[in-house]
Amino acid sequence: MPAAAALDFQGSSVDLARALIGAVLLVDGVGGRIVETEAYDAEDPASHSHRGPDPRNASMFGPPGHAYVYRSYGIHWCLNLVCREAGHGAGVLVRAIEPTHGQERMRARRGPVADLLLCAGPGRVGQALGITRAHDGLPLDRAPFALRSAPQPVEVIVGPRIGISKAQEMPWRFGLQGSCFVSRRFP
DNA sequence: CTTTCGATGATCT
DNA sequence: GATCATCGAAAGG
Repeated sequence: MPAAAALDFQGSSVDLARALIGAVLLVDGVGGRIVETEAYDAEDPASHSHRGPDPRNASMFGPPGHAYVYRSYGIHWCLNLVCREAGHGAGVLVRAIEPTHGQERMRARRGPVADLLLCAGPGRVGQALGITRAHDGLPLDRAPFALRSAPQPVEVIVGPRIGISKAQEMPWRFGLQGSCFVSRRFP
């Protein structure tokens, strides 16, 4: 009887991205089950950490198990969970969550959208969970964050990442098999 | 169903 | 000036 995978922030971002599927993430009591992630590793030209530390990505080179928050297209806040990979900054983008906690607050933040779209996409996750620059660099094991690994083993599916122009072919997008809360179907 | 495009600001060349 | 780990609305098949 295998135990659910523990979350290892010292290992590779690909392993962490896979292990995070099914984990429960809350921010100030709002959130749910992670159903979609993408890995961004040290050697990855699509990763913000690829060119080394700078003011924006500093959190990716800080302690593992902390948050890296960045502004996307000038509009959205996107949340990454930082890990360390061969001493280099790496992280996992949280792309979609199945809402289980604080749905009223999510709806208030997201406006009049279908419940299936509350957290279906990295920008939507950021908005629904109230993520801002203030969360950048905060530890994930203390308030306002709460993170616990998947309570039971889950079936994970894999596909190419979304919305990038470099290393498009890398199969580093992970999803919960059969979930209708993912941002897009898997091939 | 698909593709296109504007919003909006930090970062890169 | 161009690009970008996006979203939502609009237009086209």
